[in-house]
Amino acid sequence: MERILEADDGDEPTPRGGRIRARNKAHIIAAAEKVFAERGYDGATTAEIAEIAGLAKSNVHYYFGTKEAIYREVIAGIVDLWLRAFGDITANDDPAVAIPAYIRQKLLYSRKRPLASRIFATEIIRGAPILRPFLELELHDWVADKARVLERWAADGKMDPVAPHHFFFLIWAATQTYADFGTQVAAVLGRKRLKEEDFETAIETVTQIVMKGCGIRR
Amino acid sequence: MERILEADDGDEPTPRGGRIRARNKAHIIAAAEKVFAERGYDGATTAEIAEIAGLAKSNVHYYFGTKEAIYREVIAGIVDLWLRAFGDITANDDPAVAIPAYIRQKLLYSRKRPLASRIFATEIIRGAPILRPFLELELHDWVADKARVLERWAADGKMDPVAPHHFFFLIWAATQTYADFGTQVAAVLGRKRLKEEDFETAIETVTQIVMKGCGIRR
DNA sequence: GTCTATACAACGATAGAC
DNA sequence: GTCTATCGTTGTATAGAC
Repeated sequence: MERILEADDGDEPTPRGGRIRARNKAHIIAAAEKVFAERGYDGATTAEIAEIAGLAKSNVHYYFGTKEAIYREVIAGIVDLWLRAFGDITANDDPAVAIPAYIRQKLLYSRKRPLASRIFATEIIRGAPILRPFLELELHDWVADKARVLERWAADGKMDPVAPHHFFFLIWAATQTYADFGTQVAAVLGRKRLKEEDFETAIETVTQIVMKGCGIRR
Repeated sequence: MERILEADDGDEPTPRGGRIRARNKAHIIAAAEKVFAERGYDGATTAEIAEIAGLAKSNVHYYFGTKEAIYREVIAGIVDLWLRAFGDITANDDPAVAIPAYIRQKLLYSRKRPLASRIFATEIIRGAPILRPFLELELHDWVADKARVLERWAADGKMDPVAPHHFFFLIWAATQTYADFGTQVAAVLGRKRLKEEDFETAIETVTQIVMKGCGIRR
């Protein structure tokens, strides 16, 4: 994973410690997450990142070299989130427990880390130039594995037979929309910003429709 | 609608006919749809739009003035698509017919006009600076109206009581993901590009889960 | 090791040529 | 009416100062 996502560090000997360095890099990454989420990769500028981070523009280039290097580091952090949200769904689990837990976890990430979700979204929309290897390898294999779990559950009568890949596409879409399209959701609900209770209603609604829709008895 | 979306034309007297004009503007809009979809608003350049349109960069500015004017025209066309995909869902309709038709129509747009869907997505992700009035007025009211339809259906025992707004968020997300996240879907399915049959499976799966999940008997 | 002055390419936009 | 030469600004990145 890291091999795929991180830019080639070449032969950098020491990981370069230093308190100032660590703090500045952290500020830059945090600022970059904001800017990349709002402007996309091409639209983001190192000047805006630097301003939010409270540094001079050239200073940002000192720590990261290129804009792409910043982006890759942000993306790497986001993939970590994804992998963690995957949880561990196995054939031994009860779908009546595992699926609601998965939906809840994904939706809570939409609440806690909407910027990360939006950067992931724009990366996919622009054709996933950075994330393509992740999608074709790790994610492809993960879904292939979980597809077997769903087929097992269906064979055991624990759920209806459902096209397993599309089952996950639906859950991902229905949960991430509360981060990526949060603006639209809020506008339609007549709110300025989404509240805690909106996410609770979302969890309930998505869980209810998916569970009953797939014939999983709770 | 048009009042909201179109830039203020001021007091332009004649709509300026001309075959060359019409053809060039059409080329520019088509090219812009591609570039905005891939790069986002900020990342798109008039140079790239011009190159794809087969015109000089300055020529693009001659016809549209500003980059934002091009964007607004592209967005206006996309909103038309949305409004058309809405169809007319009324309390008199049978949900067993109206809902599957709506899902199918939304998914077919993802197949036919993926670029439009992606531009809509990035516009929302960046905070909907252009589309905000549309979201807060037309779309808000449309959903409020359809919410009453769903409550009517539930009261008549034609479907389960479901949080109506979130019902639409789920359908929008689950159908648009095949355009916006087409790259991810294809990668996970192990395909280079999505085929006709992938969309058919998607329609079946989404329809099946939503219908049964909401207790609508077909 | 940290930060800034500066280079130079590409940006959106327009004044003026055809 | 249509198109192009050119402008001022801002983009990423680096060479060199602290």
